[in-house]
Amino acid sequence: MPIRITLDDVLAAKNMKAKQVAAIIEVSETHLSLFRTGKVRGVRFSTLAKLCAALDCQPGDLIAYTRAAADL
Amino acid sequence: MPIRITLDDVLAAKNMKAKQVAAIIEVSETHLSLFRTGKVRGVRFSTLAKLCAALDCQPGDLIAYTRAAADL
DNA sequence: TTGATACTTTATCTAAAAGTTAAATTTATG
DNA sequence: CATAAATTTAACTTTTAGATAAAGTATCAA
Repeated sequence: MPIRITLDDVLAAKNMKAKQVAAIIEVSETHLSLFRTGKVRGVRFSTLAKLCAALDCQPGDLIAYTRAAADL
Repeated sequence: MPIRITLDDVLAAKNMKAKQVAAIIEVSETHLSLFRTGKVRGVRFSTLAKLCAALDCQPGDLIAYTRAAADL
């Protein structure tokens, strides 16, 4: 799938644990885990905004697009 | 709301009409209009991917986060 | 003024999925 | 080993993306 979640990179860079972030933004650890590992098919902007706020980053830092080989 | 849709900037830069893009990615003009003008509360990654593919851009080019004044 | 093109808006509807809770499991890591 | 962090599955509720339809606004050129 061409959309990759790069949240883990930001967590690593900021030295934060997923658990912390889940607590801060008030999203279940379960869901954050699913999100982080690319197992959800979309986001609500409210959630995205909370992530950006908590991690002081932009949506582009969390979500990347990679052209599928077929589309090159 | 802290998430802003900046798709229009990309359209302008690429000299594309919303209508064209809607046709290319097979999303209704109605929905694309709602999306462009910030009237939806989320996106499916499948849609985001199609937009990125059609416009040859990254999610970060389409969605921006602005810290709310209260959060500064 | 008329007609074509682009875009918006409102409303109704359905299918999809975000996000929850709970509970068990699996990694780390000290 | 022990324990904290992360993952996975499953059952469930609630939200809403995105579709369709239909009427409306704006612009521009003939």
